[in-house]
Amino acid sequence: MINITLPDGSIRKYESGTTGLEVAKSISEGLARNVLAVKVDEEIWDASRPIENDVHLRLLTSRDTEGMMTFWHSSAHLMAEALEALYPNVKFGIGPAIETGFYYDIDLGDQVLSKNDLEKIEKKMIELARQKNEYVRKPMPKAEAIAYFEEKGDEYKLELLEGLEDGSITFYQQGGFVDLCRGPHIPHTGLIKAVKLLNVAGAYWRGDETRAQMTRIYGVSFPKAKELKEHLRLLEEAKKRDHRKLGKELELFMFSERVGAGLPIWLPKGTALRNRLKDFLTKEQAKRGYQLVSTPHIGNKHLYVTSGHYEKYGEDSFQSISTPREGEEFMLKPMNCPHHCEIYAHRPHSYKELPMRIAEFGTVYRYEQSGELHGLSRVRGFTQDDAHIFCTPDQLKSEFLDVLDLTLMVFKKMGFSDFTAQISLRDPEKPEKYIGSTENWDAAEKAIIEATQEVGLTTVTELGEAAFYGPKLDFMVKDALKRSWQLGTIQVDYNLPERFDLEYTGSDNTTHRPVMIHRAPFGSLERFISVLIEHTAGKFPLWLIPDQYAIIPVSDKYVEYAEKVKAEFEAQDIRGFVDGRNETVKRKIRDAEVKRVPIMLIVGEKEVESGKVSVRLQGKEDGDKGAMTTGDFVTFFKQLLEEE
RNA sequence: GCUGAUAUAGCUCAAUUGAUUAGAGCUCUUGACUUGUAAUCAAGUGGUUGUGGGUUUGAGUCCCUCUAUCAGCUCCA
Repeated sequence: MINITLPDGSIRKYESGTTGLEVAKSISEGLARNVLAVKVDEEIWDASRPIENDVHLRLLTSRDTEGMMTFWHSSAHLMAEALEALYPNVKFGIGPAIETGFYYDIDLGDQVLSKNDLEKIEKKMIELARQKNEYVRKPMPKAEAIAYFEEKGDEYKLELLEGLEDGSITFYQQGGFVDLCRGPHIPHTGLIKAVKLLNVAGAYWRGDETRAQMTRIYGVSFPKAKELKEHLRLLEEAKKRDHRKLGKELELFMFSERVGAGLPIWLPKGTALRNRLKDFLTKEQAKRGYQLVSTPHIGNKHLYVTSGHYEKYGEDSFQSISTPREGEEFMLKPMNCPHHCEIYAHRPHSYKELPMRIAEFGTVYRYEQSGELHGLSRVRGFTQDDAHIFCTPDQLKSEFLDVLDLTLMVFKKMGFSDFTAQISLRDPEKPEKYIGSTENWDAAEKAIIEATQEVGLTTVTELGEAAFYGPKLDFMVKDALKRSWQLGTIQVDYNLPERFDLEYTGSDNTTHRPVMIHRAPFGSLERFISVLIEHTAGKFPLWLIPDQYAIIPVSDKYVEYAEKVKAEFEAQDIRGFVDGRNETVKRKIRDAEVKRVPIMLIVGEKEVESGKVSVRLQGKEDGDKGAMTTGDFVTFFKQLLEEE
């Protein structure tokens, strides 16, 4: 007999070789029907796999992330089975579960799949699912595994096998379909009740640009049709928050084919928003001892030869601008740091002046690949909220802490609580990839790790993700469709001070090399605003929003009063507009609601007589706040601002 | 950059298998209405169907080029 400990702490005795499914059955039939997989100690197993020892056991259902991951992985196998039935010559790459759903990379030769084909595959999947075929696990000797896929002619699976050790290889079979797979899987295909194949895209084999491009089919599935419907509804909702759509609707920014791809054009309302973000950060930085500088949009090519960027990115950048003078070339600046290094270098520095923090909202231009351009999130011209801190190695940690504090403050103010902080360190295997001394790297990595620990920040650490010039800390935030984007970044740099021969005189009266920190809490205004739009669905916080209120006169007789009220508010730094159109009140309210104007002020006969405004808040059930005097409104408004 | 898809009025979308004058709603303009908390009514303006070529008696519709956009991959100083 073995002891199985359940999550509630209870211990039950079973025969050795009992499966998770049998354990579930012993608790309740209903539960057994919903079990997708089991967590045995820290590993996820098939629910049908015999348990031989004393373990902690958790039954995973569709309520558990791990349960759904298993479900989706099994769905990928089901899709593969359907594909093999419909396209006998198909070859398979990999087919994993992803955060929401699954995909399979396949090679169909010259065949191209259309939307209709996807529906056909879905139908086949459901048909196969109804057969309730069990997913059967089979350990497989490597030689046999190779023989199987050689016979089948699937070179992708053969390549995957190369990387696997004999003895660790397992196959899974459901119905007539067999696949190389580590598992685990759900008990049987019948649990997959609802399937939607979402799209088809190209994907390089093993993520390598130089290798074959396969067809990737993305899909999602659920144990209940209702769940699929709900998922698709949420997806639709998310699309409504897409910043590209809202940016157009709210008249924040635009693109023009004639101006050029990836070059955003900011409209008046968007510019107002941008400037408010800039003001906010500028004030915050001033408190922290940053000095603003301003540098040109272009720089001599030699500047980038010196910085090393020309060698690394020259070919893939906007090409240099020539002048009437032979041999003279300028480049659009792809970053601000070389200019800032020149600012540092313009005169000698004493250690007493450090740290020196210089900041600039610097607009930079990078020739991003055409397929990469994406609304405001990935553009070819954008403004970084850039700053460079030049400090002594001893000051690195405290500077890092201050920048970290600033970045977290910004995120908090914007209400971004759901972000990932990633520490990128050296690849210890490849020290030759990095420049700078081992001592410096050790110190910098230690400074980053300690700083994040001191502020209690949860981080993920990636080895080998550091830039060649130093370790960094990046902040990632997800957009409406759960795509991850990097916003803020803090990077330590030993390279540029070296290349620009930056120095300071220490207390020992000898010259030393300063350390440089690049940092941008927003990252870029463009990307930051794109994420802000998607997180708020266009309902920006009051302090940021272009129009804080709309005054809605009941008829054109009250426009004059409305204008007077507006002037009064303007004097109090409350901004908005009068909707003086010859339209009904209902109509003007609807338009303001749709445009997400947070406060509507209705004025008519009653208000004119009493010197009041009737207040309605946007998008709220209890939005009607009744009439208040303009003076009371100012107080009310300032209170709302405070509460943010 | 790669794979696949898409491009019709300012916006969102129609337009049998290639066939008369490319339609609708919203926006905009004009007129009527003088409005009290999510769309008042009527009329009107608005298109070289993304670009350049081709096939055809005839192209929004079929083929090619380029540009832009969308999904994903790759990349991201």
